[in-house]
Formats: sequence, C-alpha cells, structure tokens
Amino acid sequence: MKLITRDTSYALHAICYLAKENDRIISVDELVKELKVPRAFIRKVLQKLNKKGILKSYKGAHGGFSLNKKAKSVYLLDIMQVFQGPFKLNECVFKKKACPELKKCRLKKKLDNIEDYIIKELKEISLKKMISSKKL
Amino acid sequence: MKLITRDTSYALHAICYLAKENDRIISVDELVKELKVPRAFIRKVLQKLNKKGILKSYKGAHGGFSLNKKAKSVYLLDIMQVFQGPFKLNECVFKKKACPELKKCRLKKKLDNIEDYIIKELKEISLKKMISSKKL
DNA sequence: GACAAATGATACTAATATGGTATCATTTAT
DNA sequence: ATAAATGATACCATATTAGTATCATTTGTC
Repeated sequence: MKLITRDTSYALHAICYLAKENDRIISVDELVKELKVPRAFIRKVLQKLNKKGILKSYKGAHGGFSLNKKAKSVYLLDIMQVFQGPFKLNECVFKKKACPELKKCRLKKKLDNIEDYIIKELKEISLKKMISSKKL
Repeated sequence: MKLITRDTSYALHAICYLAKENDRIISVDELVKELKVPRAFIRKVLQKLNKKGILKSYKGAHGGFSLNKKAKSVYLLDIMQVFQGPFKLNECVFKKKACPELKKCRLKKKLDNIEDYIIKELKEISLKKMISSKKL
C-alpha cells in the first residue's frame, strides 16, 4: 500500500537534480551517473515529464533536459499524477446491494474527506520546498 | 491509486452484514445470496478474518461465521490491514545518493505526517459507526 | 554533407500484485 | 454414517509495475 511508485520516485530525484542546476541542459548520461538509476527507465520517465510540460527537452548533440517551470510552481501532486494517474483513493465501496440499510454511502463521504486532505497537503509541497534547506 | 482493494471491500460488506445480525451464525451461502459476491473469494476472505480474530468460525453442519468483537472496537484500518498489509504510504523516496544536499529526508517527514493523519482518521471509523445511521 | 551524440517513439519482457477458481481434508449436527 | 459446513492450499487469469531494447529523428561539429 504505497503512495509513491518507482517511476515517480525516479522523477523526483531527476527533477530535484535539474532544479538545483537551474537552466543548465543535463543529459541522461549525467543523470544516470549522478543518480544511479537504470538508463532506459529514466529516459522513459524524462520523456513523459517533457510531454507533460514539466521538463523541456533538447534533441541532438549536447541535448538533454532542463526544468520548464519555476521550482516553486511544480508540486509533488503534479509529478505523482503524471505517473500514477488521477489521485482517487476510493471507488465507492458500498455500492450495489451491500449494507442496504445505508441510505447514502456515508463511508465514501468520510473517505472523500481524507482524500481531499491528502490532495491539499500534496499540493503544498513544491519542488522549491523540496530542494530548499528550510522546513517543509 | 486506490486505498481500498476488492478483498477489503468484500470483507467490509460481509462484516457489516454479520454485525447487523448480532451473534447469529451466518453461513457462506447466506452471505453469497445477500451480498452477491463470488463464493470462493468470499470464503477466503472470511477465513482470513477468522484467523485474525475479527470473526469467529463454526465448523461442520450449520456452521458459519459471526463477529468476534464488539462492533465499536473493530476499525476500518484493522480490516484494511488484514488484506493490504501495514499501512505505509512511502518508503523513503530520497534515500541513497539522490538529492544529496538534503541532510535529512525532509520529504519523508512530511509524508509521514500525512500518513499519520490518514491512520488516525481510519482508526476512528469503527464498524459501529459504519452500520449506525448516525453521521460518521 | 557525414557523422556522432543526443532525444522520440514504441514494442517487448519479467516480476509482482490483484482478482478469482477449484479441490480435498477436516469438523460437526443430525 | 452422512451431509453440511469451514480449513488449507494450489492453481489460473489479468493488470500493474519495473525494466530493457531498438530504431527513427534531430542537431551540433568537423
């Protein structure tokens, strides 16, 4: 029951590295050396982030990637959703016949509240906060 | 990215039904008819709940299952953890070499806080609350 | 222009988790 | 004794996650 998958994790590592290097164009080779992640995997991850507009890519010789946004306006939730899809913690458990005396799905309501809280929190964690030395 | 899996969901349905029937012994057959869930699957689910002490089982003819605890002392979190293992939202994303300037894994800290909150909330949802007509 | 160095696109494989089925052994009320 | 129930377990199908490989395209440099 994990919240963050491997690809999201690799993405975070890579993006943090890029963010700290400002607008320098950084190749996959450099990232692989620095972060010690599988080359083919991280390439896919970076391409996806590029398509989503979070990174910018430069093709050809001396190509690579750089951040396409301000570090303060990229949020953990955004990155997670690139790889893990929309954040949906529950699909109404009590639909259909079960627990039929329940007029409304009250459990779902409660779970939705929890979900809202998580989303709110994850939206508050910006890349800037992640790489700064200040407290989150 | 769902919080509640199918087996947990079936378990919740079954447990709610048992709870509403108080200490009556209820067979798999009855549960299957009532809840319209796959027989073999729900059997496995019930056996697991029995092993964990949440249900009590009665073997032989006229056997079946009943709740082994007070409805107010069975919590959603317990049931989830039977099927989905310990609730761990993150396995330190920033371990190893990555983001090396971070002295301590501060992201993990933040995620841990979120996790703590979720656990607290899920612990507050008792079976009693689930089957009562009052607000959660 | 030729070539090498880079990403883009995409197809494939392997491992694990999830959802579900089937079977035989054991227990127990009648 | 027998039938009705659960216990234990092995199995299968599908989806998701993790990872690999290959060829096409772009682009800087000589």
